[in-house]
Amino acid sequence: MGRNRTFDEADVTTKAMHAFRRAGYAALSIKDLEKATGLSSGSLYNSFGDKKSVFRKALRHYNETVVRGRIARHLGGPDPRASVKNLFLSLLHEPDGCLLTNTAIEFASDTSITAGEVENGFHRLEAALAREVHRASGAGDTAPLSSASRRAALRLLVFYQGILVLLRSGRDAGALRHAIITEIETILGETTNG
Amino acid sequence: MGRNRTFDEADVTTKAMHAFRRAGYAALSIKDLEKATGLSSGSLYNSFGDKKSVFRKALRHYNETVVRGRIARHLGGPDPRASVKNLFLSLLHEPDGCLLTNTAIEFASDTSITAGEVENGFHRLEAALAREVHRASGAGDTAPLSSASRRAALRLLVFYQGILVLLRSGRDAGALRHAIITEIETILGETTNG
DNA sequence: TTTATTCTAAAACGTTTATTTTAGAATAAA
DNA sequence: TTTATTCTAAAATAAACGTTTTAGAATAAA
Repeated sequence: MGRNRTFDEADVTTKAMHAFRRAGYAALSIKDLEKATGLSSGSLYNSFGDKKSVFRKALRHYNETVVRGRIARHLGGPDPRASVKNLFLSLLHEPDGCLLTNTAIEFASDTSITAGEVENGFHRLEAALAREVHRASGAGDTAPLSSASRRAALRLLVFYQGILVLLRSGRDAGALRHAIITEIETILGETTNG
Repeated sequence: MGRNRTFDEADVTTKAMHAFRRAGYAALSIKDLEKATGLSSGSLYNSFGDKKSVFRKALRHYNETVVRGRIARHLGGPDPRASVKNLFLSLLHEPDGCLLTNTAIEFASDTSITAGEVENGFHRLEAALAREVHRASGAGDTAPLSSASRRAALRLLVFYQGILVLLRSGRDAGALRHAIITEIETILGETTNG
């Protein structure tokens, strides 16, 4: 039939994703994308469509791999408080920040590009956090999520996004580390004792 | 000597500031700036320099007027807890978010444009919050800021930035309102009782 | 071998960008 | 009135942008 694809689409998407995460959408040119992915613009346009489509695919990929993987790696351990703490502390070693955070700021509520994928990722994080808060409260696995757990999870998500903003602004990780530990012990302690 | 300036520079800077806050730096063209300020590009370049200079001036202006004004309007009241609460709740009525937050994300640690003005604004907010935490703890005006107050202020700043991210992503203000109240009562209550 | 597909590299396209320049009207002081 | 400054509107410029096209090499199946 003809020549086969020589590149792995998931690999190219991953590379584009990291490039967008570092630079943002507007500041990353097609030339930059060529360098980041190793593909020529011809191949990029042929297999992905236009720049917006590459970004959309990268954003969805971010949710399915990075967000999902981060939740799977850190949450669900025996000690829910330690799980949440590990999740937050792992942010300190991500110098490029979070694609969801950066996209939320860059595109505000313009859904023509993000297609609800930012809210998607935020909700995924929030739901995972709510489960941990629920576990930390000593409730059984079958018990429905209390509204208190949901409210605590929202506070955690807000704090999570704030950490990413301050990190991006160059704030020292050491001070943030302390803030994270205190905040999580506060929020998860409340639910446990109250 | 010649014709006088017919526009007010502070007024033009304010208009540019709001435009940048809405769209960001890259997404706001000179044509957009002409429309937003009412000035022709000729006058803009003649009196401000290039686009970066307009942005730098707008960013500094944001710190000197919006951040400063917000602190002055809400903080320093008789009840420090109510003051901080009012400051945070006022964010819910700012649909364009915060220029500091947006700039921190768009330019990361690239100081060639921001010139430390983002950190400046963050520190201004943080210091003002620390003073309120200090007051809420019942300490006298002459007592030095405790490190506990400073740590609480950082947690508040993180939460503040997170609120702005979620608002920008289209999150419902009602749920955030509840999160704000709970968070502030938690952080400022701790200091009071502990 | 032929045919079809995928790649790269480069050229070409039209648009948009930031910026400078020009020409001319308005206005202020000498 | 002359001179100098500030404005607007428009033209001009050069670079960068996203996107398409071209030409040719590589490769796979018919």
